[in-house]
Amino acid sequence: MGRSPCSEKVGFKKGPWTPDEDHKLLAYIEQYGHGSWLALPAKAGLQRCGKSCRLRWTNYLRPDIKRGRFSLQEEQSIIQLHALLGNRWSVIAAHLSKRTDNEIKNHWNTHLKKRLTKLGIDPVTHMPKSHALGPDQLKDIANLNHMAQWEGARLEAEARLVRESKLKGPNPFQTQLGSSGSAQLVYEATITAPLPPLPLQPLCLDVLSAWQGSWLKAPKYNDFAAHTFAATSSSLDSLTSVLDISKKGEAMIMNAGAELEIPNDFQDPKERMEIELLQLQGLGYSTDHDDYSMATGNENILLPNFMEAAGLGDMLFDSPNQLYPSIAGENYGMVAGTCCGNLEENKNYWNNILNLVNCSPSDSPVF
DNA sequence: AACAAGACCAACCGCAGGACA
DNA sequence: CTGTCCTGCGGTTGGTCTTGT
Repeated sequence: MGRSPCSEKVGFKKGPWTPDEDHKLLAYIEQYGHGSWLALPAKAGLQRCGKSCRLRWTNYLRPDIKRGRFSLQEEQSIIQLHALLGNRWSVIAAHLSKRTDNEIKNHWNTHLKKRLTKLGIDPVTHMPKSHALGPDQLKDIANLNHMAQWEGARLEAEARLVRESKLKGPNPFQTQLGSSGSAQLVYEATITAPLPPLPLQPLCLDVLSAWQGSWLKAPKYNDFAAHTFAATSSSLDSLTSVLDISKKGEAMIMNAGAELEIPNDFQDPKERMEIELLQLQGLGYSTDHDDYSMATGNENILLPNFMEAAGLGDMLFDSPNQLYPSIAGENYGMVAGTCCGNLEENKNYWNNILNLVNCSPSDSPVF
């Protein structure tokens, strides 16, 4: 593994970029593309190392970058995604349209982290610091952590696919749908069959909105959760344990999606399953428990998307009516009123975090 | 007005890992 | 299979700006 010679060679300029340097870099990339970053500085007439040029381009000069203040929705998304993914800034950035990982990382470190800390919430675990948790709560948190692991892996896979699809060049979906998010890009990258019209998605929040997609009907929830958690309880810390479980889902999906077309280069079971899920969604299948049951006739199906199945998505949102008016209706209210107690507490916990954060804008003297 | 402290954020550093000869 | 090149990523630094005294 070679280290970039950038830091080892002398003669390269460091420090802030001047407008002239920006102009040179921009002009060169617009005309020739960046090609090899290491070769670029000499060709563009810059006294910078390639690494510095790449960073300047990706974090500042790229035309598809959104700058300026973070909106409330963006901040919510960052908090929620960070709870799932931790410091995986590139993955988080992939789900926040037009924001760079560096910008998100800075915003987290300078604003959001402090806000959570001042609210008595551990910004690493996203759990209340001083709150004494009972055994039941700890158990629920363990379950939620496990679900979060699963969802985190899924989000990361989606981000990877988005990156790959972007590398293939300008994306017609992107221009057609504006910033409507990574799910469409993933469809574009992975689906070979003609697609039905895609449902309208809230801007930038496709994955999060997916969590909102559906709740299990309350009576089925407990059976499903028991099945799920029994299967996962042997190794809560291992992602591979989750993936083992996912094979059941994979088999189920194969039953449901005879019309799927999976590229042959996705040999990895996990990756194949991710593609299959996305294709199912693209073909109009819902990935919620009931729809899978209908497709397969099996009531004991394990869903890969535990977060969605257990309703954790809704736990992360404080105001579904505001963000997702199309899905915030009967189901949301029904489940909110019928959830088992501890799950309801967890839901309240997440809601409280977001409420507190939302009620305390960045320029508030409180923060 | 001058200085200090804190906040902010662009840029850097170094490691990890994919691609390729 | 191995070594090198190159890019991507997360953590950190340090210069600049803002706020308080």
